[in-house]
Amino acid sequence: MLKISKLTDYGLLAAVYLARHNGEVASAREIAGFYHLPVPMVTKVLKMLHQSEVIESQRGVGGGYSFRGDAETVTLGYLIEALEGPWDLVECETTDDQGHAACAIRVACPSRRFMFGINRAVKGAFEQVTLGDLTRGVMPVAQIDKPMLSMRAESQL
Amino acid sequence: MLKISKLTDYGLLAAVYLARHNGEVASAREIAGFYHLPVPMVTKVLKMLHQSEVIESQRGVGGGYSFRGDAETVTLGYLIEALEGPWDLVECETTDDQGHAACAIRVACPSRRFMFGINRAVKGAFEQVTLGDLTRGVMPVAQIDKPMLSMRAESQL
DNA sequence: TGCATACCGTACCGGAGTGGTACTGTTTCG
DNA sequence: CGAAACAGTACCACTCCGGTACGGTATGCA
Repeated sequence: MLKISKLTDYGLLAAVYLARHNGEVASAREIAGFYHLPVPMVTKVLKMLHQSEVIESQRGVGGGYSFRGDAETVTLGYLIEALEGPWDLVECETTDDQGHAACAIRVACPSRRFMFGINRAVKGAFEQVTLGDLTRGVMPVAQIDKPMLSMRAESQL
Repeated sequence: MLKISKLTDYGLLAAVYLARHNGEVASAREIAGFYHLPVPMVTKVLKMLHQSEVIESQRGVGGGYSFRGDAETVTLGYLIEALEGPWDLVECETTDDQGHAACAIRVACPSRRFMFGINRAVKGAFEQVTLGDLTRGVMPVAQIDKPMLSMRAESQL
């Protein structure tokens, strides 16, 4: 199942809504109503976005959530990470809480090299789209630089 | 859960193995042994790849699967489509067997525009990597062309 | 000082998909 | 005929997703 969860989907929608109404306070009910989504779902993702310090929360009567800042500095990658949690396209690179690799044959695994590349390609694509792009309704088109082969993959990301 | 299934993972490995031994016949047992994977799993993905006409099968004693052809003409996107089935990053664009959209509020949905863009970006990235790249262990890096905004999204893919 | 509003946290449940196993054909070669 | 290997199907434990429910806490207002 290669797709983002609905929760993440809702989260992106909510982020776009708040970014479009920059500075204004909107309740979960208002956002849920606008997109015709269940309110409890929207409150969940709004809480997540708040915990990741993407948006601000204001409790009590007249409260709600608000986005303040520059939408261009928030990447899609960061949003997905906040909503989906740490993720990898393949388990090769995933580590548990002790930092141990999830894949037992990791070191000897013949696939790790190109899997790593794919993983990084997708993550890289997400890093190049900002919340501002989403707000404006940009249609990005991915392109891949092939020349970078056999580079030392272990170094970053 | 933004990741490819293990079955797809295995399938890519098997495809790479066969592409590296271009023309040679290899049994499921042999491939499974090489990657230390359960044999029944490998047979499953090999069958799928055969049904998608990526590889050839040969039954009976001494039989197995083989890849014959140009690895550069087989895209990663095609492989994933063969292994994962038709997929979309978001349900916006998914349709059932009658061709009806899975998303009820599709037409009025404010998110469809940029979701479509993300969807296409990821698929586009996969289309630009070939089986040959995987075989050589290429590490592709994705890049997104932003200028192409607000283009008519409905037209293709 | 209540009370309504709205965020916060947690727990729970049905359904779907994943990962894996088992078993029974069917084809081919020696 | 029998072993090797593909083909097809059924099954199951497990996890996660999508959604609901409920109680708690903070805030503003009458």
